Amino acid sequence: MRILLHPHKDEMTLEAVLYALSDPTRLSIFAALTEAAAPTACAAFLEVGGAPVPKSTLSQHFRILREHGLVRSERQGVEMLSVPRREELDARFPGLIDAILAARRSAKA
Amino acid sequence: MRILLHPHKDEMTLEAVLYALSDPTRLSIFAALTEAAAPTACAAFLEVGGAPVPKSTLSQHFRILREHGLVRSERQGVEMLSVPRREELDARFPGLIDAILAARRSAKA
DNA sequence: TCCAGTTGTTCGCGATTCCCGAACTAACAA
DNA sequence: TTGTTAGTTCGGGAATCGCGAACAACTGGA
Repeated sequence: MRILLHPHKDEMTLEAVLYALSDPTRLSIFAALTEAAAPTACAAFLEVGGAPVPKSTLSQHFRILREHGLVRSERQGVEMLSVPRREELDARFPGLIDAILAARRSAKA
Repeated sequence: MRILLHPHKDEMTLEAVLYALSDPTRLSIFAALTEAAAPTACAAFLEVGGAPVPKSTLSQHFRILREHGLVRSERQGVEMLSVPRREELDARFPGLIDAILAARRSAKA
């Protein structure tokens, strides 16, 4: 496995963030991560919204979330634990993540 | 030319909005439309950010913005005038558009 | 009515990206 | 070693994207 690429806070772009979250599966994953109390492994999302997600597809989704600055991932033993980069995202794009998550909650309700 | 398709306010989805604005050209166009005082023709964007945009590509971008609920377009003579659907978007996704536009402004500065 | 000019759409195709099964690597345990 | 679990990479068919070329819609003269 290659080293994990995480953009620096200043390298994040708005377009990349919007793109990363424009996929329903990735948006669900990111939302779940922000609500999780602890770093979460990929395997927790082998099923998203009742639909199964193939492992390879899931891996790609996490790579995109990671390389576009939405999550920070770290290998912990046999697992890959991910955490949303809330502070950095909020510092770079104030209010954006909150608005997206709020919009998602109201759309789901 | 076919009739123009505009989703009803309730048919807009968050993912579609994020997708539509995840392209730099479309985001620039949408931002410019929100700052424009009057409905604007496509031809105003044959150049975006200093780079030329082919007509056919531009037409596709407007179609995506339209069919995902971001703008309302209407033929006026030989032109196609477009307006951002701010009120409807704000009603459906409170604060979202503002956050995106604010993030873009701060990112540009 | 016909024609020229302008604006935007549709068609078609090469290039890129996406999805996902299969094979592989990494880490740990017995 | 062997086995198990967690993720990644590879490969190829499917879908999407970008854009030049041809087309359609409308206007204003001549």
